[in-house]
Amino acid sequence: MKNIQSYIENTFSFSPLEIEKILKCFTLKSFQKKEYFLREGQYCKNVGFVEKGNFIYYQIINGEEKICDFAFENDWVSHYKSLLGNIPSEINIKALENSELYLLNIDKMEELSQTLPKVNLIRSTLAEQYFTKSTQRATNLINLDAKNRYQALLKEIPFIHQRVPQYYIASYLGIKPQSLSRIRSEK
Amino acid sequence: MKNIQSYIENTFSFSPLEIEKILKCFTLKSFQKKEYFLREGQYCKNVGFVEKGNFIYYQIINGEEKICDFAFENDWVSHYKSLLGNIPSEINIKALENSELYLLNIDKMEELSQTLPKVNLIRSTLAEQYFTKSTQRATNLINLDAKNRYQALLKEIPFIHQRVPQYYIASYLGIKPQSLSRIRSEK
DNA sequence: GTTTTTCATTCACATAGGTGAACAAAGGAA
DNA sequence: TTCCTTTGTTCACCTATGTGAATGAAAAAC
Repeated sequence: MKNIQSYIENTFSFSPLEIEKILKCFTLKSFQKKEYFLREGQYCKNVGFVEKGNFIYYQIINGEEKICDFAFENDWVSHYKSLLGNIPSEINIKALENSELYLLNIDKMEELSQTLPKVNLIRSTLAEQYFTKSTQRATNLINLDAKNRYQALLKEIPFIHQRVPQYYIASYLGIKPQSLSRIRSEK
Repeated sequence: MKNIQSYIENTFSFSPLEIEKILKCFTLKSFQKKEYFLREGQYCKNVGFVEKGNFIYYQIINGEEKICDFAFENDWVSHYKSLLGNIPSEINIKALENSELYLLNIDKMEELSQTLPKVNLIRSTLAEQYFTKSTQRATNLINLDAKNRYQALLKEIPFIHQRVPQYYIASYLGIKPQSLSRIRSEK
């Protein structure tokens, strides 16, 4: 069974018929390694469900790629602010591996929630997930030192070293690659 | 005219009739200085519009009050995660001054958006505002040093020193009161 | 395969911010 | 007013993380 189907079945309580109806609105799209889901300046018109692979979110600040999020299988991919506000994206979202997304167009989502109001659940879950992630990140940055942020990340995403280069991990943690190296050698 | 009325008129394009209908769903509540809008462990059932006064959001971490947000006139007050997810709040929201909120119950909001779908605009604006604030905070914590975070905050809320004790400002910036003092004397 | 580029490690040194103490200033309560 | 509590400042010293360079390892390109 597809990840997206079991995700929707397990996360919400939709009937088989509803699930079919929902799934019909998604389209499957493959992304090559390094291909973009969204680039700075573009309008984000879709939410994507990661069926396979992974993506990073980043901004270019002072010429450096600053990683602000990761998405793996069963995560949603989208730029909330651009999607909701209908404004150009400030961030880039790029596949790190060959990946597959189930895409749902924002207009189609609106349409779908007209005929199936329960779909708003998906929408608010998405919002909540994004919001929770970003506040948690700010909280960690304030309250934990780099070593503890690293350990918290490992706990949350144990396989991250297998799938993301270390300098991206360092960037996400808000430290330099050398510092992450030092932290790892201290353990 | 009430702040809430001009806010809604200026931010969205509702007809006078719609505005009247919307405003009827809000109730005005006064808060004494130090009175709570929401305490850790409670379920957040309202969004509040700050008509007058101000509020801080904080968590207790290692026995310390860690400020994670401020709300002044024309800001919304709510704990998004608790409100949407129907889970106990992890944070406290407290009036710093004698304040007034226009409260809208979440169930009433649902009801209202049935009869007046445009109300969803308010809702998504709220979500977007919260989301934007928290990602911006994380971005600042990663990319700016304490001095620049302080200057960014002053630019965003120029009157903050008149209305919030300095040690709360330091906490929000993720530094100690002594450090903020040092930064201020360097300028 | 070989070469080139990218990524990770280590080191010596620099710097921002934390720590704890002492003190001053401001504000509330009486 | 006076006293007491809260808030802000300054200082000397400490620690975590940044910086830049050198080196090695791994991956990609040829």
